[in-house]
Amino acid sequence: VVTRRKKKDSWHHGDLRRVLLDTGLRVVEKDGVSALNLRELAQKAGVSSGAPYHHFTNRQALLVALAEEGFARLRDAMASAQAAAAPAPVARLEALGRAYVEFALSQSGYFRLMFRADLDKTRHAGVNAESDKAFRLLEEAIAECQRAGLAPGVQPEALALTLWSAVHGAACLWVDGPLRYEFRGFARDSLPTVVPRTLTTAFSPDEPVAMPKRRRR
Amino acid sequence: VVTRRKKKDSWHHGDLRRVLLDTGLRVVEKDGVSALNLRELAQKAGVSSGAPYHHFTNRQALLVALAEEGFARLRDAMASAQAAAAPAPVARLEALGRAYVEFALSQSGYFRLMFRADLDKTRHAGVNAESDKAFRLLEEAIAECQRAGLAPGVQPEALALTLWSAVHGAACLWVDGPLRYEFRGFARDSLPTVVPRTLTTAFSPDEPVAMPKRRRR
DNA sequence: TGTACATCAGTGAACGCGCGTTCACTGATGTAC
DNA sequence: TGTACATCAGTGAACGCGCGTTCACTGATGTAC
Repeated sequence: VVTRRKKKDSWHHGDLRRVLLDTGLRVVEKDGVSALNLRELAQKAGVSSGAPYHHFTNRQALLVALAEEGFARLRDAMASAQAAAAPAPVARLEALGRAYVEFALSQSGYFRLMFRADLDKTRHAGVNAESDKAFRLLEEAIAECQRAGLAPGVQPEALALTLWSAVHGAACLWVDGPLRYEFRGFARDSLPTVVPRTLTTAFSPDEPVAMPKRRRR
Repeated sequence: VVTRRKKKDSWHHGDLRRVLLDTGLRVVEKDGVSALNLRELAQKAGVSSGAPYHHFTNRQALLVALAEEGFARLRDAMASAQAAAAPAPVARLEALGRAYVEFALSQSGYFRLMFRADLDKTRHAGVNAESDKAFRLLEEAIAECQRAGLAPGVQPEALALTLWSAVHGAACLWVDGPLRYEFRGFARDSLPTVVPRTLTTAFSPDEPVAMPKRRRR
C-alpha cells in the first residue's frame, strides 16, 4: 500500500527488486510460500502488476532467488556463531547446531523457501553451491571433534547426517510442525539450544573421552 | 480415467470415499500436496466433479482425513516394529526410530499430509489424538532405556525431542529436501537405519553403561 | 411380497475468483558525439 | 554543455486457465407399513 522510496529515488522506484524480495520474504514468513503472489507483492510495493517481470522472469525465479539468499545467510550465521564460540571443538560444533536452529526460528521465511518441496525441481547451481557450503561447515566441525576424541567413533558421514537431521528436524517441527515453538515447557529462547546440547552432551557426557573402541565388530 | 468397481457395485460407485482417498494419496505421493485437486480426483474415479462433495465438505476436509489416517498408520507401523524387535530396550527404541523413517520414505504421501504447514490451522481433534499416541510410543521407549541405564541421563524430554527431531529431520531431508533418498553412498535400504542406529550407538557405544553422573552441575 | 415415500449418491453445467503472465505503450535514464 | 538516440523500468488493461464450489436435477437404494 505504501510506496517505498530508497535513498536514490532514481530509476523510478529506487530498488524494486530488493523491495519485492523483502516484502515477499515477509509474506512467506507470515503465511507460507503458497501465500506469496506477485500481484500482491507489486501492490504492496506500490507498483503495477506487470512491473515485477522486469526483475524476475517469473514467480519461481523470485522464490529461487530468495532461497539462494537464505542459504547464504544461513552460512554466514553459522560461520560467525562458530567464530564467536569457545575454542573447544565441542563448543564450536554445538554453536553451529544452535545457529542452524536459531536461523530457522528467527528467519522462518527463508527456512521455508530453502527447503520447500518444489525447489528441487528447479534446483539451481546457486542454491546447490550455497547449501553445500553450509553443510561443509558442519562436517568440518564434526571431523574436528572426532580427531580430538570428543565424538563417537562411528562413520563420520553417519554422524554428520544425524546431526544435520536432528537440528533440521527440530527446526521443521517448530516452524511448521506440530510443536510451533513449544515443547514441554522449554522456554522459547532455549529451544535452539536443546537439541544440539543434548547431542553433544550425549556424545561426550562428562569431558573429553577417548574414541570408544567398539568391542564387537 | 478408469471407473473403479469395488466388491459391491451397490450404492452407485461402490466406495467413492475410499477411492478418492486412495487416488488422492497417490497424487500427493507423486507430486505433492499442492498437486491434489478434487476435479482431477473425481475424473480419475470416473465420477463428476461435484460428486466428492457428498463425501467431504471440501478439499481441506479430504486432506485432514488423509492426515488422520496417516498418523494412525504410522502408529501401527511403530507399534508392530517395536513388537517385532528384540526385547532389549535399545533395540526396541531403535526399531521405533527406524519404523518412523521407513514410514516416511515408503509412505511419503501420508508423511507430507501429516506435517504440511497448513494442517495446523485446522488442526483437528482426530489429528492431535493420533499424533500424540505415536509420540508417546517414543517417549515410553526412551524412558525404558533410561531406567535400564542405557541412555544418557539428560532430561527425558530433551532426549525425546532430540530423537524425534533426528528421525523427523532425516525423513524431511530425504522425502522433500536436498537429499532425495541419497546421502554419501548409503544404500537406499539402509537409510532408515542410519540415523537411529547412530544415535543409539552414540548413547551407549559398547554395551549397557550406567547412567553417567554429570560431575559439574 | 408389494407399494409409497424419504433419503442419498450421483450428474453436468455453470459461477466466479485468484493470479500468473503478456503486451503495446510511455516516460525517465544513461550514453555517444 | 547540449542534443539524439537507445535502453530500460515502469503502466494498466486484458487474457486465460485452473479449480473450488454450488445447484437444480435424477435415478438408485433402503425402509415403513
